Amino acid sequence: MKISEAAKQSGLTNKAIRFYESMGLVECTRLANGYRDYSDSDIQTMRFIHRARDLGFSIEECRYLVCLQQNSNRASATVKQFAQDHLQDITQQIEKLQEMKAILENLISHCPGDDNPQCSIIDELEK
Amino acid sequence: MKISEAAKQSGLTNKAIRFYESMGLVECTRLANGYRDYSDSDIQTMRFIHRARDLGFSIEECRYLVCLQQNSNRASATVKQFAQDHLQDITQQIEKLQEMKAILENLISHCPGDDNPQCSIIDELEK
DNA sequence: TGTTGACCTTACCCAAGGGGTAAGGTCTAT
DNA sequence: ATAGACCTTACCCCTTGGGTAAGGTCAACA
Repeated sequence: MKISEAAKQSGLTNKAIRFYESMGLVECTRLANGYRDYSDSDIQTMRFIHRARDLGFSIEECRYLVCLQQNSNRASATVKQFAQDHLQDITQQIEKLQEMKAILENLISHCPGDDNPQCSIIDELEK
Repeated sequence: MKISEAAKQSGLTNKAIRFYESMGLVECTRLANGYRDYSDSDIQTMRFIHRARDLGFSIEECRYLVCLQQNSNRASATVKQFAQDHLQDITQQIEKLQEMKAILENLISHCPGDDNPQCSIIDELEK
């Protein structure tokens, strides 16, 4: 099938598919006219990558996951550890954002929010 | 003072200072030999930007905040609203990450984590 | 037969926020 | 005089595609 149909079935955009190809994550054959041609198995890989991306895995991490997926000699412990490392990463991102959030909320709560220029948010950033 | 001293006092890197200058956020005069020369007031602006960046404001948002800071006719309500919009943005990012986290934790909890290839994480991504 | 529209192709510019490095100018101290 | 520490501009790199341009291909319809 051609790229737009592949995009529809995998949930990726045409652009993303071409990009993943350029990154070496996805392959395809070509028709006589040069158009990309995808098999059902190619779609499976694209769906796999799509889901992994939705869970926040980077392109490089997706590359490794596809590798694990296709390796029938893998140990599930390897996959589990990889996922745990990623989970820790996500957790740290959340913590960092929550720190920002707490500070912002504090600043906002002290700002009068009226027509006067005096503003504790600006004051605090100036310190 | 020259750029390295300005970096030390503001907490920014030399590179970041030059970058912010190219973005029009920071200005400076030049010495006879072409070296950048910063005043205490310039440092204040840099510190202001540094703090705003730490709270997750983008370069463009920092530009606006600097603008508000320097506008003595501002209404604190304007600043407050701007901060609240940013807060909402942060909140959404946190929610998105927490969704990812929940799914990941679920996948991880169902993975045996042994020497066998069977892995519910891979299985789930393949669906 | 011609043309219109929907596909497809490659290729380039853009985003944020700098890091790294090169090639070279300047200043100070020894 | 020269070494070392500073400064300058300028270029390429990262990530993950989005947007758009210029052009090739194909099927349908008049």
